[in-house]
Amino acid sequence: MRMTPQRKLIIDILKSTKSHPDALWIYQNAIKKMPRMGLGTVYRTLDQLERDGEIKRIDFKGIAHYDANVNVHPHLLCSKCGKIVDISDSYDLDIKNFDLKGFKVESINLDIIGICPECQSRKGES
Amino acid sequence: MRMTPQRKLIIDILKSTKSHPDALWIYQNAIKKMPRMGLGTVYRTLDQLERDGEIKRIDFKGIAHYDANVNVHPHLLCSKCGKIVDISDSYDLDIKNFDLKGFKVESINLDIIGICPECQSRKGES
DNA sequence: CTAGGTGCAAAGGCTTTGCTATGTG
DNA sequence: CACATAGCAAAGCCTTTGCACCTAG
Repeated sequence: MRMTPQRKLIIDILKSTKSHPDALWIYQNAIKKMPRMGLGTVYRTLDQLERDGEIKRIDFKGIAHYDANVNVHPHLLCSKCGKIVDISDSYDLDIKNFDLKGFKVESINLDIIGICPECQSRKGES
Repeated sequence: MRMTPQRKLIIDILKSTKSHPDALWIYQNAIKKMPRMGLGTVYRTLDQLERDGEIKRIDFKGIAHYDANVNVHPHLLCSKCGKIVDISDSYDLDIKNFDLKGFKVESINLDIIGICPECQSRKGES
């Protein structure tokens, strides 16, 4: 895979944030630097990066989010607003205790789903 | 929420399988018993059941899968074919060691993503 | 009667894909 | 010149939603 300016920009954007953005957010930030970039390019590039193991994909509420931190590390996910927050930068899960049933492991997601403080306090709003 | 025949059937179908099916699979099985049931009803019912904490939703590769086992238990997910397999029926993750940042926890997903034995052996196919 | 649930179909939203153009070696 | 990639827009696919009808209490 060739390292194009588009690809470099997308990686840079992803590494510069801890917000676990989706493709649209990445696209909107990318076009600030490269106004002609297409959304399809963003999707294609994110796919390739994920297949290469350079980034991690987090599926939540039907939307794909991406994370430049490929270490195993737990996330907090808000079931109301969809926000994703890191708990720590890494977590040592001892995978050797599991029966992996012949799977060749690529990555591990430890996701704690709940309601974030902000959504708890605006619970009663219409 | 009223316990309608549709709702009962969907719960029964989900409890009778370990395949972590998606809405379409549940629908296709449901219409064997109730041919006039609509796909919208399946989606609505699954949503309600999940909000009530009676079932668990697993987002993977852009598709929502459902699991009648609401215990914390790890899954193996195949990144090629999308298959979801249980590792065990329960797993005791000590959540107290985490900084939950004020989140009110609803559920926990421990997903190990990899390539299943079947997809490994058909690696080279076109 | 009246609230909530269902069936049906249309609409919605995220993602993928086909095609042409472009850039690099 | 060959080939991977980008830009653009259309298509695809899963999911949600509006509306009229129905059923239990």
